[in-house]
Amino acid sequence: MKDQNIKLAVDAVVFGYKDDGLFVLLVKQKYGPFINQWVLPGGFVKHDEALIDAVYRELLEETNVELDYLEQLYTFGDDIKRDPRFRVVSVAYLGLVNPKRVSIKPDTDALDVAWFRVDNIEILPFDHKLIIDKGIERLQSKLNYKPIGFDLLDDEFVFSDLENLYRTILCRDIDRRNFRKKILSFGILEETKKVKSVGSGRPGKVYTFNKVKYKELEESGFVFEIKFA
Amino acid sequence: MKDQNIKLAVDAVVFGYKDDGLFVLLVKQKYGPFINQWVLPGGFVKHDEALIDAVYRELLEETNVELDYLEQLYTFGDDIKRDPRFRVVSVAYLGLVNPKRVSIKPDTDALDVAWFRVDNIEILPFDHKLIIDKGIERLQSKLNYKPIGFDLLDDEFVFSDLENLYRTILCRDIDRRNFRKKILSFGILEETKKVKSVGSGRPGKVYTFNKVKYKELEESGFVFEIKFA
DNA sequence: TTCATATGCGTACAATATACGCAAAAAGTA
DNA sequence: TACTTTTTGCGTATATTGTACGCATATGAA
Repeated sequence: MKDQNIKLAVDAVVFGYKDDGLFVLLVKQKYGPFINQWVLPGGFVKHDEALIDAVYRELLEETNVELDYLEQLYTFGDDIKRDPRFRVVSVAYLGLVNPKRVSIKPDTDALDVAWFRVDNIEILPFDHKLIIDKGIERLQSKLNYKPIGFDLLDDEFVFSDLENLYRTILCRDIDRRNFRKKILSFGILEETKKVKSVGSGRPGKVYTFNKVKYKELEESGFVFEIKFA
Repeated sequence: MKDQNIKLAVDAVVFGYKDDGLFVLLVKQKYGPFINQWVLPGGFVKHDEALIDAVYRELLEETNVELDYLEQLYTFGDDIKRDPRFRVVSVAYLGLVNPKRVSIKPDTDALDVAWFRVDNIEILPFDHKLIIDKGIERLQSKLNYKPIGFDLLDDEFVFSDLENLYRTILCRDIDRRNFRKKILSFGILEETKKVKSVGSGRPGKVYTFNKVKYKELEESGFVFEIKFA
Protein backbone atom coordinates (compact mmCIF):
# COMPACT_ATOMS: atom_id res chain seq x y z
CA MET A 1 0.00 0.00 0.00
CA LYS A 2 1.65 3.10 -1.27
CA ASP A 3 -0.54 5.72 0.32
CA GLN A 4 -2.72 4.99 3.27
CA ASN A 5 -3.95 8.55 3.54
CA ILE A 6 -7.39 9.67 2.55
CA LYS A 7 -7.27 12.63 0.22
CA LEU A 8 -9.64 15.50 0.78
CA ALA A 9 -11.21 17.41 -2.07
CA VAL A 10 -13.91 19.97 -2.65
CA ASP A 11 -16.36 20.13 -5.53
CA ALA A 12 -18.68 22.95 -6.49
CA VAL A 13 -22.14 22.67 -7.97
CA VAL A 14 -22.60 26.15 -9.41
CA PHE A 15 -26.04 26.92 -10.76
CA GLY A 16 -26.87 29.66 -13.20
CA TYR A 17 -30.23 30.69 -14.60
CA LYS A 18 -30.61 31.97 -18.16
CA ASP A 19 -32.70 31.45 -21.29
CA ASP A 20 -35.52 30.07 -19.14
CA GLY A 21 -33.37 27.17 -17.98
CA LEU A 22 -31.29 26.04 -15.05
CA PHE A 23 -27.62 25.50 -15.86
CA VAL A 24 -24.68 24.02 -14.05
CA LEU A 25 -21.04 24.94 -14.52
CA LEU A 26 -18.73 22.17 -15.72
CA VAL A 27 -15.06 22.14 -16.64
CA LYS A 28 -13.12 19.96 -19.04
CA GLN A 29 -10.45 18.16 -17.07
CA LYS A 30 -6.86 19.04 -17.83
CA TYR A 31 -5.35 16.56 -15.39
CA GLY A 32 -6.61 13.59 -13.45
CA PRO A 33 -8.18 10.29 -14.38
CA PHE A 34 -10.77 11.69 -16.76
CA ILE A 35 -8.79 14.03 -18.97
CA ASN A 36 -10.90 15.76 -21.60
CA GLN A 37 -14.14 14.91 -19.88
CA TRP A 38 -16.58 17.34 -18.31
CA VAL A 39 -16.69 17.33 -14.51
CA LEU A 40 -17.61 19.61 -11.64
CA PRO A 41 -15.04 22.26 -10.81
CA GLY A 42 -13.06 21.25 -7.75
CA GLY A 43 -9.81 19.85 -6.50
CA PHE A 44 -7.75 18.90 -3.52
CA VAL A 45 -7.71 20.95 -0.38
CA LYS A 46 -4.36 22.40 0.61
CA HIS A 47 -2.88 21.55 3.94
CA ASP A 48 -3.37 24.97 5.48
CA GLU A 49 -6.45 26.05 3.62
CA ALA A 50 -10.04 26.35 4.84
CA LEU A 51 -12.49 24.18 2.92
CA ILE A 52 -14.45 27.15 1.67
CA ASP A 53 -11.29 28.89 0.52
CA ALA A 54 -10.39 25.82 -1.46
CA VAL A 55 -13.71 26.12 -3.28
CA TYR A 56 -13.18 29.78 -4.10
CA ARG A 57 -9.63 29.08 -5.24
CA GLU A 58 -10.57 26.19 -7.48
CA LEU A 59 -13.38 28.17 -9.03
CA LEU A 60 -11.01 30.99 -9.84
CA GLU A 61 -8.31 28.69 -11.14
CA GLU A 62 -10.60 26.63 -13.28
CA THR A 63 -13.44 28.89 -14.33
CA ASN A 64 -12.65 32.49 -13.39
CA VAL A 65 -16.02 32.66 -11.64
CA GLU A 66 -16.79 34.56 -8.47
CA LEU A 67 -20.02 33.64 -6.77
CA ASP A 68 -22.96 35.50 -5.34
CA TYR A 69 -23.83 32.66 -3.00
CA LEU A 70 -22.01 29.64 -1.58
CA GLU A 71 -22.95 27.08 1.02
CA GLN A 72 -21.76 23.65 2.04
CA LEU A 73 -23.87 20.93 0.47
CA TYR A 74 -22.85 17.44 1.50
CA THR A 75 -19.75 15.34 1.98
CA PHE A 76 -19.35 12.38 -0.33
CA GLY A 77 -17.23 9.71 1.24
CA ASP A 78 -19.12 6.47 1.56
CA ASP A 79 -18.12 5.08 -1.80
CA ILE A 80 -14.49 4.04 -1.41
CA LYS A 81 -14.00 3.84 -5.17
CA ARG A 82 -15.62 7.08 -6.19
CA ASP A 83 -12.21 8.10 -7.48
CA PRO A 84 -10.55 5.26 -9.39
CA ARG A 85 -7.05 6.33 -8.42
CA PHE A 86 -7.20 6.40 -4.64
CA ARG A 87 -9.51 7.16 -1.77
CA VAL A 88 -10.93 10.65 -2.04
CA VAL A 89 -13.53 12.19 0.20
CA SER A 90 -15.09 15.28 -1.29
CA VAL A 91 -16.92 18.09 0.43
CA ALA A 92 -19.43 19.42 -2.07
CA TYR A 93 -20.58 23.04 -2.12
CA LEU A 94 -23.59 24.67 -3.70
CA GLY A 95 -22.99 27.96 -5.50
CA LEU A 96 -25.29 30.41 -7.24
CA VAL A 97 -24.41 33.08 -9.74
CA ASN A 98 -26.04 35.09 -12.46
CA PRO A 99 -24.29 33.95 -15.64
CA LYS A 100 -24.41 37.50 -16.95
CA ARG A 101 -22.28 38.69 -14.08
CA VAL A 102 -19.35 36.42 -14.82
CA SER A 103 -17.19 35.71 -17.82
CA ILE A 104 -16.33 32.07 -17.65
CA LYS A 105 -13.04 31.11 -19.22
CA PRO A 106 -10.73 28.21 -18.58
CA ASP A 107 -7.95 29.50 -16.39
CA THR A 108 -4.76 27.68 -15.48
CA ASP A 109 -6.31 24.37 -14.41
CA ALA A 110 -8.94 23.48 -16.98
CA LEU A 111 -9.13 22.96 -20.72
CA ASP A 112 -12.57 24.45 -21.04
CA VAL A 113 -15.53 25.77 -19.09
CA ALA A 114 -19.20 25.86 -19.99
CA TRP A 115 -22.76 26.02 -18.74
CA PHE A 116 -24.84 22.85 -19.20
CA ARG A 117 -28.60 22.62 -18.90
CA VAL A 118 -29.23 20.43 -15.88
CA ASP A 119 -31.93 18.47 -17.66
CA ASN A 120 -29.46 17.47 -20.35
CA ILE A 121 -26.87 15.98 -18.06
CA GLU A 122 -26.88 12.20 -18.21
CA ILE A 123 -23.74 10.67 -16.82
CA LEU A 124 -20.58 12.23 -15.50
CA PRO A 125 -17.27 10.88 -14.23
CA PHE A 126 -16.87 10.13 -10.52
CA ASP A 127 -20.18 10.52 -8.68
CA HIS A 128 -20.63 14.02 -10.01
CA LYS A 129 -24.11 13.33 -11.31
CA LEU A 130 -25.11 12.34 -7.79
CA ILE A 131 -23.62 15.54 -6.43
CA ILE A 132 -25.54 17.62 -8.93
CA ASP A 133 -28.77 15.84 -8.03
CA LYS A 134 -28.14 16.59 -4.38
CA GLY A 135 -27.56 20.20 -5.34
CA ILE A 136 -30.81 20.44 -7.28
CA GLU A 137 -32.68 18.93 -4.37
CA ARG A 138 -31.21 21.49 -1.98
CA LEU A 139 -31.86 24.35 -4.38
CA GLN A 140 -35.46 23.32 -4.87
CA SER A 141 -36.25 23.05 -1.21
CA LYS A 142 -34.32 26.16 -0.24
CA LEU A 143 -36.15 28.23 -2.81
CA ASN A 144 -39.24 27.83 -0.64
CA TYR A 145 -37.84 29.28 2.54
CA LYS A 146 -34.91 31.50 1.57
CA PRO A 147 -34.82 34.34 -0.97
CA ILE A 148 -31.97 32.78 -2.91
CA GLY A 149 -33.76 33.06 -6.24
CA PHE A 150 -32.66 36.67 -6.44
CA ASP A 151 -29.02 35.63 -6.62
CA LEU A 152 -29.82 34.01 -9.94
CA LEU A 153 -31.68 37.00 -11.40
CA ASP A 154 -30.59 40.40 -12.61
CA ASP A 155 -30.63 43.18 -10.05
CA GLU A 156 -33.62 44.62 -11.83
CA PHE A 157 -36.33 42.24 -12.86
CA VAL A 158 -40.02 42.03 -13.62
CA PHE A 159 -42.36 39.66 -11.90
CA SER A 160 -42.56 37.23 -14.78
CA ASP A 161 -38.80 36.70 -14.49
CA LEU A 162 -39.15 35.60 -10.90
CA GLU A 163 -42.17 33.47 -11.70
CA ASN A 164 -40.39 31.70 -14.52
CA LEU A 165 -37.35 31.06 -12.35
CA TYR A 166 -39.52 29.32 -9.77
CA ARG A 167 -41.43 27.46 -12.45
CA THR A 168 -38.25 26.29 -14.12
CA ILE A 169 -36.35 25.19 -11.04
CA LEU A 170 -39.30 23.60 -9.29
CA CYS A 171 -40.55 21.98 -12.50
CA ARG A 172 -44.15 22.85 -11.84
CA ASP A 173 -46.69 25.49 -12.66
CA ILE A 174 -47.48 28.27 -10.22
CA ASP A 175 -50.38 30.68 -10.09
CA ARG A 176 -49.04 34.00 -11.29
CA ARG A 177 -51.44 36.14 -9.28
CA ASN A 178 -51.14 34.35 -5.97
CA PHE A 179 -47.37 34.18 -6.31
CA ARG A 180 -47.17 37.92 -6.84
CA LYS A 181 -49.43 38.61 -3.88
CA LYS A 182 -47.36 36.39 -1.62
CA ILE A 183 -43.97 37.81 -2.59
CA LEU A 184 -45.18 41.40 -2.41
CA SER A 185 -46.67 40.80 1.03
CA PHE A 186 -43.15 40.15 2.37
CA GLY A 187 -42.15 43.73 1.71
CA ILE A 188 -38.67 42.81 0.53
CA LEU A 189 -39.01 44.13 -3.00
CA GLU A 190 -38.47 47.72 -4.06
CA GLU A 191 -40.58 49.07 -6.88
CA THR A 192 -38.59 51.17 -9.34
CA LYS A 193 -40.13 53.72 -11.64
CA LYS A 194 -39.14 51.70 -14.66
CA VAL A 195 -41.17 49.28 -16.68
CA LYS A 196 -39.86 46.56 -18.95
CA SER A 197 -41.46 44.92 -21.92
CA VAL A 198 -40.75 41.24 -22.51
CA GLY A 199 -42.01 40.55 -26.00
CA SER A 200 -45.61 41.41 -26.55
CA GLY A 201 -48.11 42.24 -23.85
CA ARG A 202 -48.32 44.88 -21.21
CA PRO A 203 -44.91 45.94 -19.84
CA GLY A 204 -44.20 44.92 -16.27
CA LYS A 205 -43.02 47.02 -13.36
CA VAL A 206 -39.34 46.65 -12.59
CA TYR A 207 -38.43 45.55 -9.06
CA THR A 208 -35.24 45.12 -7.07
CA PHE A 209 -34.61 42.86 -4.10
CA ASN A 210 -33.86 44.77 -0.91
CA LYS A 211 -31.41 42.48 0.85
CA VAL A 212 -30.86 44.87 3.73
CA LYS A 213 -34.58 45.03 4.40
CA TYR A 214 -34.79 41.27 4.25
CA LYS A 215 -32.01 40.84 6.81
CA GLU A 216 -33.77 43.28 9.11
CA LEU A 217 -37.06 41.46 8.83
CA GLU A 218 -35.38 38.09 9.31
CA GLU A 219 -33.83 39.27 12.57
CA SER A 220 -37.17 40.40 13.88
CA GLY A 221 -38.65 36.97 13.38
CA PHE A 222 -40.02 37.18 9.86
CA VAL A 223 -39.84 33.98 7.86
CA PHE A 224 -39.74 33.91 4.09
CA GLU A 225 -41.97 31.03 3.10
CA ILE A 226 -43.70 30.17 -0.12
CA LYS A 227 -46.51 27.73 -0.64
CA PHE A 228 -47.71 27.06 -4.14
CA ALA A 229 -51.05 26.69 -5.72
CA MET B 1 6.69 20.04 7.61
CA LYS B 2 6.42 16.53 8.86
CA ASP B 3 2.98 15.64 7.55
CA GLN B 4 1.38 17.52 4.73
CA ASN B 5 -1.69 15.34 4.71
CA ILE B 6 -5.04 16.41 6.03
CA LYS B 7 -6.49 13.87 8.42
CA LEU B 8 -10.12 12.94 8.13
CA ALA B 9 -12.26 12.23 11.16
CA VAL B 10 -15.90 11.69 12.01
CA ASP B 11 -17.72 12.93 15.10
CA ALA B 12 -21.17 11.97 16.30
CA VAL B 13 -23.67 14.18 18.06
CA VAL B 14 -25.95 11.59 19.60
CA PHE B 15 -29.06 12.93 21.27
CA GLY B 16 -31.13 11.11 23.85
CA TYR B 17 -34.33 12.18 25.55
CA LYS B 18 -35.08 11.24 29.14
CA ASP B 19 -36.20 12.78 32.42
CA ASP B 20 -37.84 15.61 30.50
CA GLY B 21 -34.55 16.76 29.10
CA LEU B 22 -32.42 16.57 25.97
CA PHE B 23 -29.09 14.84 26.47
CA VAL B 24 -25.99 14.38 24.36
CA LEU B 25 -23.56 11.50 24.55
CA LEU B 26 -19.98 12.37 25.49
CA VAL B 27 -16.92 10.21 26.09
CA LYS B 28 -13.89 10.79 28.27
CA GLN B 29 -10.85 10.73 26.03
CA LYS B 30 -8.40 7.91 26.51
CA TYR B 31 -5.94 9.11 23.88
CA GLY B 32 -5.40 12.32 22.00
CA PRO B 33 -4.63 15.88 22.98
CA PHE B 34 -7.38 16.19 25.59
CA ILE B 35 -6.95 13.06 27.68
CA ASN B 36 -9.45 12.80 30.52
CA GLN B 37 -11.70 15.46 29.05
CA TRP B 38 -15.22 14.95 27.75
CA VAL B 39 -15.60 15.13 24.00
CA LEU B 40 -17.93 13.90 21.27
CA PRO B 41 -17.46 10.28 20.28
CA GLY B 42 -15.54 10.03 17.05
CA GLY B 43 -12.20 9.30 15.50
CA PHE B 44 -10.21 8.95 12.35
CA VAL B 45 -11.65 7.35 9.27
CA LYS B 46 -9.87 4.24 8.05
CA HIS B 47 -8.45 4.16 4.58
CA ASP B 48 -10.99 1.72 3.18
CA GLU B 49 -13.96 2.59 5.31
CA ALA B 50 -17.13 4.47 4.40
CA LEU B 51 -17.67 7.60 6.46
CA ILE B 52 -20.88 6.30 7.93
CA ASP B 53 -19.26 3.02 8.86
CA ALA B 54 -16.56 4.93 10.68
CA VAL B 55 -19.26 6.56 12.77
CA TYR B 56 -20.91 3.26 13.65
CA ARG B 57 -17.54 1.73 14.47
CA GLU B 58 -16.42 4.57 16.70
CA LEU B 59 -19.72 4.55 18.54
CA LEU B 60 -19.39 0.87 19.23
CA GLU B 61 -15.75 1.11 20.25
CA GLU B 62 -16.23 4.08 22.51
CA THR B 63 -19.75 3.86 23.82
CA ASN B 64 -21.30 0.52 22.92
CA VAL B 65 -24.26 2.40 21.45
CA GLU B 66 -26.24 1.38 18.39
CA LEU B 67 -28.46 4.07 16.96
CA ASP B 68 -32.04 4.30 15.82
CA TYR B 69 -31.29 7.20 13.48
CA LEU B 70 -28.16 8.61 11.88
CA GLU B 71 -27.64 11.32 9.28
CA GLN B 72 -24.78 13.45 8.10
CA LEU B 73 -24.77 16.83 9.77
CA TYR B 74 -21.98 19.09 8.56
CA THR B 75 -18.29 19.00 7.77
CA PHE B 76 -16.05 21.11 9.96
CA GLY B 77 -12.92 22.07 8.15
CA ASP B 78 -12.57 25.82 7.90
CA ASP B 79 -10.67 26.29 11.14
CA ILE B 80 -7.16 24.99 10.41
CA LYS B 81 -6.36 24.79 14.11
CA ARG B 82 -9.48 23.06 15.35
CA ASP B 83 -7.20 20.21 16.38
CA PRO B 84 -4.05 21.50 18.08
CA ARG B 85 -1.92 18.60 16.85
CA PHE B 86 -2.40 18.75 13.10
CA ARG B 87 -4.95 19.55 10.44
CA VAL B 88 -8.09 17.54 10.93
CA VAL B 89 -11.29 17.88 8.96
CA SER B 90 -14.23 16.24 10.65
CA VAL B 91 -17.49 15.09 9.15
CA ALA B 92 -20.09 15.40 11.89
CA TYR B 93 -23.11 13.12 12.11
CA LEU B 94 -26.37 13.51 13.98
CA GLY B 95 -27.66 10.44 15.81
CA LEU B 96 -30.79 9.75 17.78
CA VAL B 97 -31.42 6.99 20.28
CA ASN B 98 -33.69 6.23 23.17
CA PRO B 99 -31.34 6.03 26.17
CA LYS B 100 -33.41 3.19 27.57
CA ARG B 101 -32.63 1.05 24.55
CA VAL B 102 -28.87 1.15 25.01
CA SER B 103 -26.47 0.40 27.81
CA ILE B 104 -23.68 2.86 27.46
CA LYS B 105 -20.34 1.69 28.71
CA PRO B 106 -16.83 2.69 27.84
CA ASP B 107 -15.50 0.12 25.46
CA THR B 108 -11.96 -0.24 24.23
CA ASP B 109 -11.34 3.35 23.21
CA ALA B 110 -12.75 5.54 25.95
CA LEU B 111 -12.28 5.97 29.68
CA ASP B 112 -15.91 6.75 30.32
CA VAL B 113 -19.22 7.49 28.64
CA ALA B 114 -22.17 9.51 29.88
CA TRP B 115 -25.23 11.49 28.92
CA PHE B 116 -25.00 15.26 29.48
CA ARG B 117 -27.94 17.65 29.49
CA VAL B 118 -27.42 19.89 26.50
CA ASP B 119 -28.31 23.01 28.45
CA ASN B 120 -25.50 22.28 30.90
CA ILE B 121 -22.74 22.06 28.35
CA GLU B 122 -20.55 25.12 28.42
CA ILE B 123 -17.23 24.57 26.72
CA LEU B 124 -15.69 21.51 25.16
CA PRO B 125 -12.33 20.70 23.59
CA PHE B 126 -11.87 21.19 19.85
CA ASP B 127 -14.93 22.86 18.30
CA HIS B 128 -17.22 20.24 19.75
CA LYS B 129 -19.52 22.78 21.32
CA LEU B 130 -20.05 24.28 17.88
CA ILE B 131 -20.83 20.86 16.47
CA ILE B 132 -23.39 20.21 19.19
CA ASP B 133 -25.02 23.57 18.52
CA LYS B 134 -25.27 22.71 14.84
CA GLY B 135 -26.83 19.41 15.83
CA ILE B 136 -29.42 21.05 18.05
CA GLU B 137 -30.29 23.45 15.27
CA ARG B 138 -30.80 20.59 12.83
CA LEU B 139 -32.78 18.58 15.34
CA GLN B 140 -35.06 21.50 16.12
CA SER B 141 -35.83 22.29 12.54
CA LYS B 142 -36.19 18.67 11.47
CA LEU B 143 -38.65 17.98 14.25
CA ASN B 144 -41.09 20.17 12.33
CA TYR B 145 -41.05 18.26 9.08
CA LYS B 146 -39.91 14.73 9.85
CA PRO B 147 -41.29 12.30 12.43
CA ILE B 148 -37.91 11.84 14.10
CA GLY B 149 -39.25 12.56 17.57
CA PHE B 150 -40.46 8.98 17.76
CA ASP B 151 -36.88 7.68 17.61
CA LEU B 152 -36.31 9.37 20.94
CA LEU B 153 -39.43 7.99 22.62
CA ASP B 154 -40.44 4.55 23.82
CA ASP B 155 -42.30 2.39 21.34
CA GLU B 156 -45.43 2.92 23.38
CA PHE B 157 -46.13 6.40 24.59
CA VAL B 158 -48.90 8.71 25.65
CA PHE B 159 -49.55 12.07 24.07
CA SER B 160 -48.06 14.05 26.91
CA ASP B 161 -44.74 12.28 26.31
CA LEU B 162 -44.69 13.50 22.72
CA GLU B 163 -45.83 16.96 23.72
CA ASN B 164 -43.13 17.27 26.34
CA LEU B 165 -40.47 16.09 23.92
CA TYR B 166 -41.42 18.84 21.49
CA ARG B 167 -41.66 21.38 24.28
CA THR B 168 -38.27 20.44 25.64
CA ILE B 169 -36.35 20.30 22.39
CA LEU B 170 -37.95 23.38 20.85
CA CYS B 171 -37.75 25.32 24.12
CA ARG B 172 -41.23 26.72 23.80
CA ASP B 173 -44.75 26.04 24.88
CA ILE B 174 -47.20 24.32 22.59
CA ASP B 175 -50.95 24.03 22.77
CA ARG B 176 -51.70 20.53 23.94
CA ARG B 177 -55.05 20.25 22.17
CA ASN B 178 -54.06 21.63 18.79
CA PHE B 179 -50.87 19.59 18.81
CA ARG B 180 -52.85 16.40 19.41
CA LYS B 181 -55.32 17.26 16.67
CA LYS B 182 -52.54 17.93 14.19
CA ILE B 183 -50.56 14.77 14.90
CA LEU B 184 -53.64 12.57 14.90
CA SER B 185 -54.78 14.03 11.58
CA PHE B 186 -51.67 12.56 9.94
CA GLY B 187 -52.90 9.05 10.60
CA ILE B 188 -49.45 7.72 11.46
CA LEU B 189 -50.20 6.73 15.05
CA GLU B 190 -51.80 3.48 16.14
CA GLU B 191 -54.05 3.53 19.14
CA THR B 192 -53.47 0.60 21.49
CA LYS B 193 -56.02 -0.61 23.97
CA LYS B 194 -53.78 0.33 26.84
CA VAL B 195 -53.82 3.42 28.98
CA LYS B 196 -50.99 4.78 31.06
CA SER B 197 -51.06 6.99 34.11
CA VAL B 198 -48.30 9.51 34.54
CA GLY B 199 -48.57 10.68 38.12
CA SER B 200 -51.96 12.02 39.01
CA GLY B 201 -54.69 12.95 36.58
CA ARG B 202 -56.60 11.03 33.99
CA PRO B 203 -54.60 8.24 32.34
CA GLY B 204 -53.74 8.75 28.69
CA LYS B 205 -54.27 6.45 25.76
CA VAL B 206 -51.15 4.61 24.67
CA TYR B 207 -50.08 5.07 21.04
CA THR B 208 -47.41 3.62 18.79
CA PHE B 209 -45.82 5.18 15.73
CA ASN B 210 -46.59 3.30 12.52
CA LYS B 211 -43.42 3.77 10.53
CA VAL B 212 -44.60 1.61 7.64
CA LYS B 213 -47.75 3.67 7.29
CA TYR B 214 -45.72 6.85 7.40
CA LYS B 215 -43.43 5.65 4.60
CA GLU B 216 -46.46 4.76 2.50
CA LEU B 217 -48.03 8.14 3.01
CA GLU B 218 -44.75 9.92 2.33
CA GLU B 219 -44.45 8.19 -1.02
CA SER B 220 -47.93 9.24 -2.03
CA GLY B 221 -47.07 12.88 -1.49
CA PHE B 222 -48.02 13.40 2.12
CA VAL B 223 -45.84 15.81 4.05
CA PHE B 224 -45.41 15.69 7.79
CA GLU B 225 -45.45 19.29 8.90
CA ILE B 226 -46.10 20.90 12.22
CA LYS B 227 -46.93 24.50 12.91
CA PHE B 228 -47.22 25.62 16.48
CA ALA B 229 -49.62 27.83 18.35
C1' DT C 1 -66.25 12.90 49.44
C1' DT C 2 -63.97 16.74 47.67
C1' DC C 3 -60.06 18.79 45.35
C1' DA C 4 -56.32 19.15 42.14
C1' DT C 5 -54.56 17.47 37.90
C1' DA C 6 -54.18 15.63 33.35
C1' DT C 7 -56.80 13.85 29.33
C1' DG C 8 -59.90 13.81 25.27
C1' DC C 9 -63.00 16.04 22.44
C1' DG C 10 -65.30 19.95 20.64
C1' DT C 11 -66.34 24.74 18.78
C1' DA C 12 -65.76 29.63 17.33
C1' DC C 13 -62.90 32.71 15.06
C1' DA C 14 -58.81 34.39 12.52
C1' DA C 15 -55.48 33.85 9.07
C1' DT C 16 -53.97 31.92 4.98
C1' DA C 17 -54.22 29.36 0.72
C1' DT C 18 -56.52 28.66 -3.60
C1' DA C 19 -59.21 29.53 -7.68
C1' DC C 20 -60.27 32.56 -10.91
C1' DG C 21 -62.48 37.09 -13.07
C1' DC C 22 -61.32 41.14 -15.50
C1' DA C 23 -59.68 45.71 -17.06
C1' DA C 24 -55.33 47.94 -18.62
C1' DA C 25 -51.31 48.25 -21.63
C1' DA C 26 -48.57 46.78 -24.93
C1' DA C 27 -47.42 44.23 -29.80
C1' DG C 28 -49.10 42.15 -34.02
C1' DT C 29 -52.26 42.22 -37.99
C1' DA C 30 -55.76 43.18 -41.37
C1' DT D 1 -57.27 52.76 -37.73
C1' DA D 2 -59.58 49.00 -35.58
C1' DC D 3 -59.36 44.54 -34.00
C1' DT D 4 -56.99 40.51 -31.92
C1' DT D 5 -53.61 38.49 -28.98
C1' DT D 6 -50.73 38.62 -25.16
C1' DT D 7 -49.14 39.84 -20.65
C1' DT D 8 -49.75 42.53 -16.60
C1' DG D 9 -51.83 44.25 -12.23
C1' DC D 10 -55.38 44.08 -9.08
C1' DG D 11 -59.42 42.31 -7.12
C1' DT D 12 -62.87 39.00 -4.84
C1' DA D 13 -65.06 34.65 -3.34
C1' DT D 14 -64.36 30.35 -1.20
C1' DA D 15 -61.90 26.56 1.01
C1' DT D 16 -58.58 25.12 4.12
C1' DT D 17 -55.83 25.57 7.99
C1' DG D 18 -54.17 27.77 12.22
C1' DT D 19 -55.31 29.54 16.82
C1' DA D 20 -57.57 30.18 21.12
C1' DC D 21 -60.18 28.33 24.09
C1' DG D 22 -64.28 25.68 26.93
C1' DC D 23 -65.48 21.74 29.31
C1' DA D 24 -66.77 16.99 30.73
C1' DT D 25 -64.10 12.86 32.11
C1' DA D 26 -60.91 9.90 34.69
C1' DT D 27 -57.57 9.46 37.83
C1' DG D 28 -54.53 10.31 42.55
C1' DA D 29 -54.29 12.78 46.77
C1' DA D 30 -56.28 15.05 50.91
